[in-house]
Amino acid sequence: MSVRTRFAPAPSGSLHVGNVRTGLFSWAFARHHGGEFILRVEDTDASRVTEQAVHGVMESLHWLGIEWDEGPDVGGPHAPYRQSQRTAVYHEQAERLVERGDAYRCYCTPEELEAQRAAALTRGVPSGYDGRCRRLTAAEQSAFGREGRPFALRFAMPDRQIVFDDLVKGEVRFAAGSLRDFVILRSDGSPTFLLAVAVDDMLMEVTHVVRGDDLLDSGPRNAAVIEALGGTPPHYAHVPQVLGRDGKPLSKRHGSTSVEAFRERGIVPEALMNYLALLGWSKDAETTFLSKEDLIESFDLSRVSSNPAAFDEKKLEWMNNHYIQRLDDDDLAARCMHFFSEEGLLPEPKTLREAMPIVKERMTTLRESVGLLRFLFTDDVEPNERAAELIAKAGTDYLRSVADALETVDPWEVSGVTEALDVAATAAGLNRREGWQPVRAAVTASNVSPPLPESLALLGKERTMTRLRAVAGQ
RNA sequence: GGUCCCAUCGUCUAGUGGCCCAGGACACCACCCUCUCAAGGUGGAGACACGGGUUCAAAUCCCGUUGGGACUACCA
Repeated sequence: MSVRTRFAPAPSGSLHVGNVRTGLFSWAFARHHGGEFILRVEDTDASRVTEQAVHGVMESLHWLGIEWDEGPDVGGPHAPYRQSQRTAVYHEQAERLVERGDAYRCYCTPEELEAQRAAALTRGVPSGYDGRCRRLTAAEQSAFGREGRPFALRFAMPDRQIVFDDLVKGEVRFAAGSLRDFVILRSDGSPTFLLAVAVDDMLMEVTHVVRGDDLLDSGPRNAAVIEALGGTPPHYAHVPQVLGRDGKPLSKRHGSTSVEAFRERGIVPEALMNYLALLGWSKDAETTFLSKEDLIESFDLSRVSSNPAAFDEKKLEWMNNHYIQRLDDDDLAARCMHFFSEEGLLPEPKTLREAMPIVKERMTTLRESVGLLRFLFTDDVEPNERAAELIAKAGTDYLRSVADALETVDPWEVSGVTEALDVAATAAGLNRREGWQPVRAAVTASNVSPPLPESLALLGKERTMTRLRAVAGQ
């Protein structure tokens, strides 16, 4: 039987990197085994889900390079793939559970439940539903029924020790009674996550469930429901959570951690995928760089770490720079274009592409290309503070001499520009650092820029001369 | 409180009883290269949470402690 895995995000907000990391593992595992990967939208709590959020999740996945074989947009043999559209299926299966005696009506009101919880807590006994409605006599049942008292449907957990075998955690044992009877159908008739997930995984023939270990306790519950329904539970792999810098599980309060936010910062998808793959998994002791194909080829659930991993932005940025350096100039320029237009700049594509070689090792994100190359695409250049100091210190006489030297350069190429720059500096008794920095400041308006001769060559003779003469007071 | 999970450099990790007075990567420090900033090169500092066992031998196995985390909902 071929491997079938799924990724089932609850699109209540944006897809954050902790979630996609789990999705990535699930996807990589399926691809490694030549199996299918399913995208399923977990929206039993429909109130929190918007169309836009669902769309956003798919966008993020596409951008990262994770593609699915079955899902809400592409359909598939087990459609629909949105839980909110599958309520009839859940009711049908819930009914079967009742018939088999594996689910029962619970007439406890929220107030009663709350009181039971409070009482259990003060007495120091285990909290959680005590299963009292499971023991209701037929007479009591019909009495409640006649009252018209609302009821929820609870699943009756088998009353025995449960041994749960997890692909990442190993064997996990739960003593009899420690896993309480849980609600599968609310009193308003809506299904809960615990029912929906089990039913879907069974019906969609999922063979391996890869998800966060915050759901480890749901594993045996999901499996019990599937078994009660006569199905064979999938294998489960509960992977550890991704933590923030502070060691707490990653969440909104850690700032912009959504896939979309990284994209907007100029992180390239290759880098994010590579970084995420190594968060909680490793190929071996040495491997740091993995392409999508490498990942598929070598991914293995057995090498997923069992302890939680903290997200390290610095390492992501370092890796991003690594990938940027290796992108070809056309590709890189095309990717940077978006960030320029966002700042109201409209670079000439050819010039932008020609500038890539001198900035690629200098940017850790695509967005940084804008700051590095702004001087090329606008003549509205006001020297920053450090640049102004450099210009003032050098004096107009020196800058004028540089302008004069550059005036004779023909053709306007890197070698000729370098030579002229050196001639002017030497004549003034300055070394390169002393002689070039003021020129950099005058032309790029900054004390930091890509290599100077290359920058001037790209800018062109006319614009270079104009800026120098302006600053030199001519 | 109860149940469950987790514990190697600051961070991600290698390590499945001897190859480890613990290897790699990011970050950090120093030096080299150098027109600024980067990139690159070389070198350095830096960890087996603690306490008991088991064993000829333990980062690796067992128990306990401590510390994190999840669950304990008619949330997912």
